[in-house]
Amino acid sequence: MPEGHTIHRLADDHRARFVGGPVRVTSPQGKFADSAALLDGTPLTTADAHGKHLFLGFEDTGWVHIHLGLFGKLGFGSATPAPPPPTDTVRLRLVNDDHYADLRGPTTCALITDGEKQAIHDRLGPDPLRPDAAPDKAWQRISRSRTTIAALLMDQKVVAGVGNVYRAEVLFRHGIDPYRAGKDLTRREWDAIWADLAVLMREGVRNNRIDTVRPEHMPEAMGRPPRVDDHGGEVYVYRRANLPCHICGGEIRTADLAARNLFWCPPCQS
DNA sequence: AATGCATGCGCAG
DNA sequence: TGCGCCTGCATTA
Repeated sequence: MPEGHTIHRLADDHRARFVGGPVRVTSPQGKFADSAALLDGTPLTTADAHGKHLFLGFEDTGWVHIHLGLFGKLGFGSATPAPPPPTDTVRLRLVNDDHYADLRGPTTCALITDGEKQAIHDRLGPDPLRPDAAPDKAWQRISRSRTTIAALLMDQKVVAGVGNVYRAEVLFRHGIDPYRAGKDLTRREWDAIWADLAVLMREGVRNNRIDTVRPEHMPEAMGRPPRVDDHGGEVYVYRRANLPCHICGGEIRTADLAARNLFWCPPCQS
């Protein structure tokens, strides 16, 4: 499930498996069939990620722009001796001599031009995982906005790649009330949040999961039983509604914010 | 079998 | 602010 770290990891994974040689391209589900036929047999030259957008570069043909949305998934497997027959929900399948990749349920899977790709970069904010990122651009918007920092962090025009988990976790780690207005953040607080996102998300790419709990706060270190839940990482507040805070023991709260579930610890975050 | 829910986002009103 | 879209999984009946 996709926040920016997942997408950057997928770019890496595509590069490692497919770049440099011709790729068989099909759309078993049919919705991408025309473009798949056009791309079939073309070499993949590169893969790029910005926020939650993935771009697969096909030599002299264009880019496949993928956005997973909430439900989309990309899975890899071995193509030796042969890839398994695709199920009928596979929007896009890539195959070479060694690997296959199946895309299911994306919000977007479209063949686009260089210009269209650039337009997407232009409307996205800085991405903590991209070396060319300019955190100042985010600060310009945040420091002038009456919108809550919780909403601003989820706005891809402000910061690209942060989703509901990193949003909740980074605000907890910095002791910031999610309802505080962007303009009431200090420069120092923003700089610390940005630096922390870069570290946390890079770790997320490496491990392919989101972990945000410092070693000294891990359940084992605090004399508590290890976490039992299903989203794959060790976290302070995300999906921990009504459970005790790892640090103060108070109850983690949840609320609706812009149609998403917000989680925070009121005593720790002000 | 049916329902609900999810790490997202664009659109109408 | 609410709705629709894309899928798979866990939970409920």
